Amino acid sequence: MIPLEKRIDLLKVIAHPIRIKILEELTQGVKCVSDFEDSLDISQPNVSQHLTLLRTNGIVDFFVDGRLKCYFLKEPFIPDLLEILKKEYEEDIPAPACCPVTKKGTYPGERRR
Amino acid sequence: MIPLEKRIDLLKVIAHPIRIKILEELTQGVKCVSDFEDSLDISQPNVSQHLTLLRTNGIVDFFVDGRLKCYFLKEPFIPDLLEILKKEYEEDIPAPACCPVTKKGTYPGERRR
DNA sequence: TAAATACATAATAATATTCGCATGTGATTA
DNA sequence: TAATCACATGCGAATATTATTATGTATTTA
Repeated sequence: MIPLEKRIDLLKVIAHPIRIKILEELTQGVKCVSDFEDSLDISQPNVSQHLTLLRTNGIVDFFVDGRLKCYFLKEPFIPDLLEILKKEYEEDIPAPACCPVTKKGTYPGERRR
Repeated sequence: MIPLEKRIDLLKVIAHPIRIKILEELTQGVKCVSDFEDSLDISQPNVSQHLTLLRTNGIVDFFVDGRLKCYFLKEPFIPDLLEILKKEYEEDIPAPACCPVTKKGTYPGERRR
């Protein structure tokens, strides 16, 4: 059993526009740091910082190829997450009809709002 | 089309242990604030703050019942997210065999790490 | 109507995140 | 071997997040 806490930490790391973009690009295949520099339009140190954060959290890894570092997706949770991030939902969850038992258990049986 | 940016904002709001716990409890049914006080073991103002954050982001809503506020899940994205958060994965994504074309397109065809 | 209950808000302090800039390192090339 | 390329790291400033304490508001009860 993977502890839920660990997954929540991953979620926190992932929940950033730039890092989501990085992960989406990595689902398309391996990329090196300077590839991201081009596609993300942020500074090289910033790319490096995001990649380092993803790597230290076990989300991506890389292999070295000459002076390039080739990053790839490692964490199997990512593709599933990216998929539901883009999923369309038609409607909100319907509001409960009325008044389940809560703390007091003394609900009058009439919804007032 | 729901903008991805919006979903990422949601992700950021959700990525907190207490708020995940709140959402998990809400998948079980409606709860009022003091129910959370009992189950979460944090102060009442803190419960209120987390719930307010979830509400202002359209993730939950409530109806008023006397002096109780009955919170319920609203955002349909949540159950899917909670489900994959708890999903078990056996292995990492296999590392790519070698050397796709990146910026330089001059890969020597040999993986060095 | 005074007190109690259920919850929200404001203000603050501690901590974390994020990005910029400067600099450093290792590999390749001229 | 000096210069260049690809990338990482250190540091600092701005901003965001989080939880605590104190206080406020609306509803119900005594």
